[in-house]
Amino acid sequence: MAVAVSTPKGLATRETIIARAYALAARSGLESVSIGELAAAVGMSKSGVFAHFGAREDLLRAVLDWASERFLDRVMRPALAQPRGLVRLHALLDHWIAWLEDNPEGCVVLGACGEYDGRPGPMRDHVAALMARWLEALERAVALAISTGELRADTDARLLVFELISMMQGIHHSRLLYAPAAATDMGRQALRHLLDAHRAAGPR
Amino acid sequence: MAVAVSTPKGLATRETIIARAYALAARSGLESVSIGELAAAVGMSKSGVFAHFGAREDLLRAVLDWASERFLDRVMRPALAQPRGLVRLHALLDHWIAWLEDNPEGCVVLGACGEYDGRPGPMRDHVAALMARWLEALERAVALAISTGELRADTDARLLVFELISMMQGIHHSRLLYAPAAATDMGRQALRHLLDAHRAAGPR
Amino acid sequence: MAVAVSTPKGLATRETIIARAYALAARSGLESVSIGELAAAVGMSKSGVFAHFGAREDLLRAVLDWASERFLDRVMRPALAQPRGLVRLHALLDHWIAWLEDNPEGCVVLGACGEYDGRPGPMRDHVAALMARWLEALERAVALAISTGELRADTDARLLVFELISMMQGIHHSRLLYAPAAATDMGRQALRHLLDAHRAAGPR
Amino acid sequence: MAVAVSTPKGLATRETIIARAYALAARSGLESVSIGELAAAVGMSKSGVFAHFGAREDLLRAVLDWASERFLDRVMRPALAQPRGLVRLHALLDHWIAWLEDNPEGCVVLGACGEYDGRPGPMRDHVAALMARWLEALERAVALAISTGELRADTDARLLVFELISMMQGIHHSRLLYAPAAATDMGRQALRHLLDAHRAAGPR
DNA sequence: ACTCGCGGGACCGCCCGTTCAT
DNA sequence: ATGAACGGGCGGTCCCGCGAGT
Repeated sequence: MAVAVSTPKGLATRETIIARAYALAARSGLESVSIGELAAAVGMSKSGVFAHFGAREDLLRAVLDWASERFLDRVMRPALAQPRGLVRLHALLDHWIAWLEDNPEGCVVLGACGEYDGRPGPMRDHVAALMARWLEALERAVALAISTGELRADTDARLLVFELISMMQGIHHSRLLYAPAAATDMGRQALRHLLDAHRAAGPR
Repeated sequence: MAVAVSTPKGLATRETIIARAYALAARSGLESVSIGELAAAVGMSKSGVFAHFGAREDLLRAVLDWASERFLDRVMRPALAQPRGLVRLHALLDHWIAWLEDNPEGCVVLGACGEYDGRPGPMRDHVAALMARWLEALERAVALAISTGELRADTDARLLVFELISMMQGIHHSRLLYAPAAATDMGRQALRHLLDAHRAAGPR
Repeated sequence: MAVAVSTPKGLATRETIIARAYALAARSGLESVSIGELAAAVGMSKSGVFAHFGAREDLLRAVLDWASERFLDRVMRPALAQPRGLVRLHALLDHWIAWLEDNPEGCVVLGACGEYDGRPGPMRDHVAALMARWLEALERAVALAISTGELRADTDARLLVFELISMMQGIHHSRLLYAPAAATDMGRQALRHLLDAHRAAGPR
Repeated sequence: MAVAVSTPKGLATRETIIARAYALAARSGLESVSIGELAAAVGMSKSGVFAHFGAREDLLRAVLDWASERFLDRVMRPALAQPRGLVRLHALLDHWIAWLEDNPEGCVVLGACGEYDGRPGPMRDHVAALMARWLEALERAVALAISTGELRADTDARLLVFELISMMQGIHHSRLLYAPAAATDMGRQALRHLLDAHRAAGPR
């Protein structure tokens, strides 16, 4: 019944399970993670795994949160350590691409977008909430770059964010399906084009 | 056993099944199409449905082909009827966006990209082949627009195609998850930006 | 999905399954009938058994109906062939006791009363409906015996029915728990006492 | 391992658990009491509950004993405080009916009869032993009423007990399934009929 | 002494894709 | 094109035992 999570040992096991589930989800999508297969992968019984979450969906949400936390650590936080403006915006995008390169089998959250976008329910809401945070952060970074005068004042922040995130998704898909080798390079160029197009004139 | 495909009546039934499966796939993804549910949806027995395809994967591939055929009809062919160059390129992109607007629950092929990109196998190959055709067509259109002088000669066609398709995917995701209302409008602006950036200077 | 029931063969299998389930239910109660165990008992696969009913509850209901049908055949109908009045009433009770004797492991419907009486839901409703039919039949027989003048005119039919059915339940329990050997004999005497107590005075 | 039973605190907890289990059993039967649900109901961990009994069956037996003890307190002992003979016999039956009225969800022991009567094993034996004590007490009361001359000397004590207990079971079932409102009233009348039928003629 | 967290193994009802004879 | 049947897998719940904390 109750989801067991107090002992250090329990937490460690939970972590192990989530990490393994993350790996499975990266390969074939969150929905493909079955408790039986996951249990076999971590060398536990199904019920042992199950007891840590109480429901499959809770497990999936935990994987999502775990992935998001990692993303924040590797992409968001380092970028926020940079000075406001274009530098920080570039850092954010660069780290993001590096994140995609570090996860060659795909980003679990980005993948989950595609899995749940047409399936209303708690999972979809969870994914949407995660993505909303990322988009907000991106939008803030753009706004700051406008306020520093590095991007043109007439820049449509929302549109630019849309263009940037679209490019990230394009990179993600391209790495997995069309052109694994060239995807990130093309992505970097494309992102530079987008930012250059909104670059304020001035001393270079 | 043998996949039934000879009688006109048989073909018509097959068509019905595929169309219904397409509708189901649009809602929740190809993988979510189960033979039992599909059979109930078309008012047949499971084995009746099954007999038309011999294997679930064959059914899914048929749905994919059916979707692709519709896409070619609604997007590719009308565009090819336009004069070479920017006009045709614009037509292609415009029809593509219209296609997304006509399929508010999502494009089955684009959705399948996300479902199979990490799962090597026949399905993934099939999806990749379909997308390759679309990308090729797009690339040809870009190349022609360069050769007519409407796009700059130093345009990197492959990169531009990458940017365009990324934008299409961004629109697709955005319509389903982030900003359903504004997605296509932003998409149209973003695509115009991309083409303008490569527009040859000179008289129009 | 669809519950298969058309072919003679299918019907025969269904009958086999229900009969076997009836035997299991007689031993340990309807609730104890599990699909896996039942499948093993009839030598089929779980899914094969399941397909005939679509849901476990539907199987249980079918068993209940099957039991009821047998009861009607063995108890009700033969009694209705007797002339109205005390003769028919006696026939009903005699056949009922014979029914209990023929089902030494217990009557499934009477057992189900105890299983579901405290559990509101479709199963309880079904059981209650079955029992209501039996009680009605009993009440009609009593009323006829009153109208023939064989039972006293001031007889409280409802109360007498309550006494009779209580006795039947007493026999049922007694056979299974307290005094298997003597139960039906005592039951017969008890029932005679009950009817004698309401016997109209008159020529004997 | 060892079943904890020494400390006052332990005994109190055990009591709490049993009382809660009794309540659950009254609603849906002893078999429906699961350790997990029970643990949640008393706000303990499953293993905490489990440790008090060592096995589920031991818990169930304890509940049965607890129920029996309450029955003895509320029905048997008050009746034994009455003078021997018809008065005591009536008291016994009256208190018994009051007991049923006080437990509107059903008597756990009477319910257990139905649950285990067809399932040989320790549980069935336990239930049978409990019921045997009740029947003995009833039989003794009847015998005394015969020896006082209030019941006819030719009364078949065993048969009368059978009739009385059958009526109690009829009341029990009727309250739960057929006629909750009228059951005890009809029961009281039926019991009076039974005793009257064996009443010795003569001055009162 | 008592309670807990954690984990296992068996089984549950249910649904999947598939085969085969009709 | 059907209905019957199958093997395997799903998420979930059960009772139970071990080892540790208090």
